[in-house]
Amino acid sequence: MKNNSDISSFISDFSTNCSKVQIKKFNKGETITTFLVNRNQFCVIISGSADLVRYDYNGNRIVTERFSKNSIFGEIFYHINTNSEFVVEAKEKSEVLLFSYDDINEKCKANCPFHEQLKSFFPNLVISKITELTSRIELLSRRTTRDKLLGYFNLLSKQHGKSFTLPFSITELANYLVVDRSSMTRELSILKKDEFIKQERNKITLLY
Amino acid sequence: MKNNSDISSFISDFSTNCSKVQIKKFNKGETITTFLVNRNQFCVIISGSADLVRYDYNGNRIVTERFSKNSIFGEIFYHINTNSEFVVEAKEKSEVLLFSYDDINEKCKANCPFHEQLKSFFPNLVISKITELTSRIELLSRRTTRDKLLGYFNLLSKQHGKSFTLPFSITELANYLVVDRSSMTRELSILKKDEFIKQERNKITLLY
DNA sequence: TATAATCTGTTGCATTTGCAACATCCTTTT
DNA sequence: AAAAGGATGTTGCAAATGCAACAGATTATA
Repeated sequence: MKNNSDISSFISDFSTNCSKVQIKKFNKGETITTFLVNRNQFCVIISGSADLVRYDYNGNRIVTERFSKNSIFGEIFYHINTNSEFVVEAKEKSEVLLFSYDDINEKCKANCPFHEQLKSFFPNLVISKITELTSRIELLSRRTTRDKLLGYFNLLSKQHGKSFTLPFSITELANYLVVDRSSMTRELSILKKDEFIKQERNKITLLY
Repeated sequence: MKNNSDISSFISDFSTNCSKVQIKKFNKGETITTFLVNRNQFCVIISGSADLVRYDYNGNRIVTERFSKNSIFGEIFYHINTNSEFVVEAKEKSEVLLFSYDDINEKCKANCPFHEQLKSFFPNLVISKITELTSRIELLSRRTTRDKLLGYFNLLSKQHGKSFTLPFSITELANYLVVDRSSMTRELSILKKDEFIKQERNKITLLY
């Protein structure tokens, strides 16, 4: 039985002579792509990780989203907006599958093995993307910084137990939860004082 | 050439003797489904519309999301959380396709016409869902109520021009943007006073 | 190793938002 | 047509958050 949730398992299988697809390697810090025009671009991380970065009017770098193995991203998922600029940057040495999405069922030629394989992986990739986005909306829908933090910690503790390391730095976490960094740190201090959590940098232990 | 973005166009085509699928009709106000346990439920609206509703601790009814023709929803997209209760309610007479999702490629029997058809619609349905969720996150990421409102109005004006009717009531819009209703009305009043918009109930005209 | 740059935590203060209460308007029901 | 229930708009006030500035810790770079 084939595992259809890890795309890296089949990358070596198919010949890369599909005309619509590229597999590229990136070093840390390199730009994987930008969201500027509509090329129906669709990307999947095969190995490594990347950040979706925006630069605000002051030139501050803001990490909006983080992608890791099997994450999908691309212009195709965005309503491109001229007054916002998105850049996807490799966070480490990474391998990325890039292709132009028209219809997953539309093949470049009669028997392209890439398209066959992608068709089998596509459903799981998109469904976990939707689940992820839904969770994020659920978090952003909370009124207070405290509720956002505890909600996010709960999600992580389901995966990793009471003690875990955040996938973000404190600064990045504030961006992810869309709250002011210093206010968030203030709230973390209160949670520590009230013995709800232990925290040091991005290491968290839940005490409840 | 087949249009793969409107699922209602093929509903009459296939025989409904697929063991995994149901097509149900609902009257206004009826409960289509709840998100309580994990049955991998996946739903598509064929006609009509529905609200994703939550009831807070005071029993207040809060519309969190709105689904219309070709919208997908279901437990499968949620990390079910015991302290939150979701109900999907028909907003009008509606037809809904419900099935248990295992793998879109897994057929109930050798040549089930439903699975063949669904496979062809699935990609467009999920991609527009992702785009929608991404836009919502983009809105919720804005710091001020004013920016959320203007951001949302911009999205709508791309589709409908400078004058449009919101798909929500004012109360529902506040829930959608996750702001306090009275604060939002206050902000709308300021936008009107400053002649950025005209507004009466859920009819908006942008003046810029 | 020294220096620079970035990240983290703290605090005071201004602004925004949420909450509550109320009046008015609109819609639905009887 | 009257009454009831719900939605909308307004406002005062309290609470939460953003902003700014700074000090100390950590990491990256020369």
